[in-house]
Amino acid sequence: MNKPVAVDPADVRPYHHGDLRRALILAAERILEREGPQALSLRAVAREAGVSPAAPYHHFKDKSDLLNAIAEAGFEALGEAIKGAVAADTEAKMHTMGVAYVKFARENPALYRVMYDCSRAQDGMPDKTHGEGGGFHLVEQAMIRAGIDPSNQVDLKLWCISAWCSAHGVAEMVGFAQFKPMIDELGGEDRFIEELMSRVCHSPSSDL
Amino acid sequence: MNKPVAVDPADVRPYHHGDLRRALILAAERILEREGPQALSLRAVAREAGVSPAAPYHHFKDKSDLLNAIAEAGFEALGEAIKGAVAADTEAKMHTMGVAYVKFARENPALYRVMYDCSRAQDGMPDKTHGEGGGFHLVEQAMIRAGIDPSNQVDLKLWCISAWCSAHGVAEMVGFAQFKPMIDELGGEDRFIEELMSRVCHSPSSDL
DNA sequence: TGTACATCAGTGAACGCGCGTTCACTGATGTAC
DNA sequence: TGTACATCAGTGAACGCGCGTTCACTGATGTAC
Repeated sequence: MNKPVAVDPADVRPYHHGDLRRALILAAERILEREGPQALSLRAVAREAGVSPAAPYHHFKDKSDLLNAIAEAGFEALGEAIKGAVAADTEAKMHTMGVAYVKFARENPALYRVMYDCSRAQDGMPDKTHGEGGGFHLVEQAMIRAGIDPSNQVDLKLWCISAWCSAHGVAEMVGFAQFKPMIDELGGEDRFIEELMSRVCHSPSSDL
Repeated sequence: MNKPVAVDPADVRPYHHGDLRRALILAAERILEREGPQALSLRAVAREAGVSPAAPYHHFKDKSDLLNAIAEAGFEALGEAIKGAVAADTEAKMHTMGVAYVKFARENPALYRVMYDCSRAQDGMPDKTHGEGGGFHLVEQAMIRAGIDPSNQVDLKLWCISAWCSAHGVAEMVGFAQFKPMIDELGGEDRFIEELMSRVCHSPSSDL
């Protein structure tokens, strides 16, 4: 596409950034991790990326456009996390995927919050989540493997949605401070998540 | 000069309000219903209650104190909704309570959001939720009725928490626009909720 | 009973703040000839 | 190859806005004597 420049990119940030769009999303993720969702203003993101408050407008229509991009990147990462967990589990059970889902949410709580808020504000999760390699697709496969009849599409989808809902609920509530005693008793949050998921993951005929 | 002889108390709001604290909470609920959570500023609440922006400070330490009061009122209403559903169901099944939970959240989406946000920001839900007549207590009873051994307190609690998480997840996701086709196919949101809850509500030994 | 006075619960103006967004601009880059 | 020029992607100052909170104040109320 373009000839490589003779300037060491690590030395000088040129006037033209190169990939400010990506840099802004990464900056946003840093802010989320460091300060939480309520600190995520467009100005803060520009600041974090070392750029003027007007610069983002060359890459995003407005603030909500930026938020959507952040959310989409989050869903992509979530999908990868689930895929990774599935790859390490020969049986590729729902339980494994659920735990991976919840752990991703727990490791990126502020990002997860933004992802969810965007989904609610719009028409749901990004299409990618439902596409061929998306998380929803993986859930469907696991459900079929667990014995749900794939010829009944509505039933299959309902099982997937209910599982996704349960995982979402666990993801959001695990961090409640009121569960601290229970977590201590169980010996850690990971164990707590396992216990919840094993009660939440099921099909009519079998464990998932 | 003029004694307030012919003053209709319904006509004129006296200088002293009477129960501004309660009025502010009600005003907040109106704003939530009408404009959503992001419109819920302290100033807006005062405005809605017909009072100066400084007035709330005589009843609440600061904004988050007001939000907490709103959330607490919400949890109380949620508890009542669940109790009402249980009263109408002789078997008092988990399923019934779950549906009542989700329907409350769907009928008061913005309030539910504030309730959840406050729970996360603090140490979880208000103590009342866990007390004698609280929602959590009702869940425990239903779980025992469904066959969970109450002598294993940890196990019982885990079942209750996982059910609560699932209900929360369904409550938050049912409104996603991407489920619209599914809802239409099923003939309405109520049916959708029923279908999800029946897949989500279970114990190891029985339906709930 | 009337009155002085402390206390309560409002008012309304003002504060500083960070926000999203716009604007005219300018430096850097790619391309046609 | 050099150059003119259009386009791209930044800058930084400015805008109006609503916010949470504070302040000195005042009207209303309750109480002691």
